Amino acid sequence: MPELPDVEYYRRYFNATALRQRIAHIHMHEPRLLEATSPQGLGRALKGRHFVSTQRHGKYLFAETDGDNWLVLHFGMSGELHYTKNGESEPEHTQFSIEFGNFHRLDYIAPRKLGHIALVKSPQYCIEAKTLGPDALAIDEETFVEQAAKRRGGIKAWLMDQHSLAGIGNLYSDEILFQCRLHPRTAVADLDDKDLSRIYRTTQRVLEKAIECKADPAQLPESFLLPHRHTGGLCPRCNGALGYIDSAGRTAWLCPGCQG
DNA sequence: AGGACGCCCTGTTCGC
DNA sequence: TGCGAACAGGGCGTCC
Repeated sequence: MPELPDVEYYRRYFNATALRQRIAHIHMHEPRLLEATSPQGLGRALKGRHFVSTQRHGKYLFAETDGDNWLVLHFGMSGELHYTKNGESEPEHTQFSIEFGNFHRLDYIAPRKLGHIALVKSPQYCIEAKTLGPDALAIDEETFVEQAAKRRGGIKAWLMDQHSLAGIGNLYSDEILFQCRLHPRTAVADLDDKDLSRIYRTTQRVLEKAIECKADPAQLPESFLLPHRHTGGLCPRCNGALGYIDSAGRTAWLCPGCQG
């Protein structure tokens, strides 16, 4: 699931549940998810501390503690957060759990175990270490156009490249390209400034709407691609059958009629 | 550089 | 119906 809108939703969920509580214990069931630290190291950094703020960059969520470091959460292909009240059983596939002084817990759930958990001195440190590009929602139009000028390949690969633009994955790149009526393999170099301006504005609108809909494709407007992005789905614009191709190593859904 | 691939994981869906 | 193969919304390393 987790692309930028999902992670932004998790960030707000984190704020609403975990902020300002005393961290009593941590439970790490899958130490392989840790980057550059151990369960003991994580425990030393978090135990007795409080989360005081959060940030998001692309698909990464950062939670600041009052101990001069930040917890980094990345959700891979299947991660999510769940606030589990005292007495409720732990959700299936919980890999990491933060228990607070009131015995409620924030559970990190990841059936496919493809996410990562780390500690860093600052979000900026992590962004630089992973050479992430500008956040897809925070970027201004001028920088967006500058990023495009550096690219020679296809547009879907560009939108999904976290080093160029952070936050957009397979689903939302499909949505943006559908709304722009562009084929996923359109060469970025063939786009003019007017095209790029339109893509920029569509990207902002799509991401904002997705966040508003809690990143649930089923809640998106009927005019969007995502609610119809499945076998047998019809284009909400021309009513033709949607199809898919392989592009940038993923399954790219599109309307063959509307997107050339 | 960018695209194609394999791999990391495991639950679900597909096809014979 | 049953079972193995293919696939799923991410990201990294390698090769061409």
